[in-house]
Amino acid sequence: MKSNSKSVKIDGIDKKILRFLMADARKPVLEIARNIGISGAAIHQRLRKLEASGLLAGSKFIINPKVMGYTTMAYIGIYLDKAMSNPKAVKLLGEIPEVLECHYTTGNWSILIKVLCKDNEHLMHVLNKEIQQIEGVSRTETFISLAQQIDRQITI
Amino acid sequence: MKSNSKSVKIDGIDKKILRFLMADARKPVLEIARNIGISGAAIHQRLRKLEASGLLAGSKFIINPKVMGYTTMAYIGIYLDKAMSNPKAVKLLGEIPEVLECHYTTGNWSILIKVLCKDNEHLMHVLNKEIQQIEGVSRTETFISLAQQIDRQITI
DNA sequence: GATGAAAAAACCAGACT
DNA sequence: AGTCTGGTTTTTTCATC
Repeated sequence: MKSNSKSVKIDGIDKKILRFLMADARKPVLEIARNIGISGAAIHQRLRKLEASGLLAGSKFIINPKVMGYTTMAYIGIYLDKAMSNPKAVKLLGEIPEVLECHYTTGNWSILIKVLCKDNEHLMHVLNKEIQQIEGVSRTETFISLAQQIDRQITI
Repeated sequence: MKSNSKSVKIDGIDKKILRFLMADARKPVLEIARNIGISGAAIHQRLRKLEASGLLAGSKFIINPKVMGYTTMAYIGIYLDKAMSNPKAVKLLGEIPEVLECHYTTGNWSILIKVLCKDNEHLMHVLNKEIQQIEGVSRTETFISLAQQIDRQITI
């Protein structure tokens, strides 16, 4: 799976196929074929080509965290001491399962992370007993997401 | 598809099934069956149950934005005038395809969004010609993600 | 891209424990 | 309840045009 092939050519049919599969990864190829009006084999070949180009980065089942009791999402900006290297901090953050995203950002913070917790108490625990305990983390700023109102991939 | 059924019971087999499908939504049920050691029909039934419980929020093909030329990701904190309502702002932000996430957050900003652009010039355009043009947006703070080092769902 | 055939998987109904 | 065993339908996959 290559990942940096520049200028992958995508025509209108490819876009239609991808739009179907981005919405539902398990949609049968033949069903898409009937919708678009070409054969299933053609779609199959296009998918092989798109996969080889590195455009397709896999597929995922999406689970609803709320049903599992995870209702508190937050972004946390982290200030690191000069002595603390970014890769080491990322490694340690990666060991905290509540950390879903980690970005090395410009601006005030060294790192911006997204965490998902069951409730505010859980979030407090993750902040005080997990993140703040990491050596090199000097300060944090927390922004709780009261509602996630948009969540999507890029439009193709 | 219910979405708020509290206390959905998940046993070890359910977890194994979900872990397979969260990593690859198109993995054949029979293949999972062989891995776990139960019949395909049993897995099929469990998936129906999990779907009915609202835990399964669908599946998605993941495309690699880099291959499409989108290499600049950023978080933007937005300050809204008192006169601007959150829902209206969200509606207008939703019309900007580069906006992938939108959170209503506690803290300094009214809204925190994630945007994905082709390059810095594109990001500048989205900031100045799209977001800043929205009536009620008084100020923004931008944090460019130099590298996304973790990206995952909650662990089950 | 399309077609047709073989292999695999999904799906369903009834029996089992 | 939850799971299994067949049997049918559908989909995937491959070779060929």
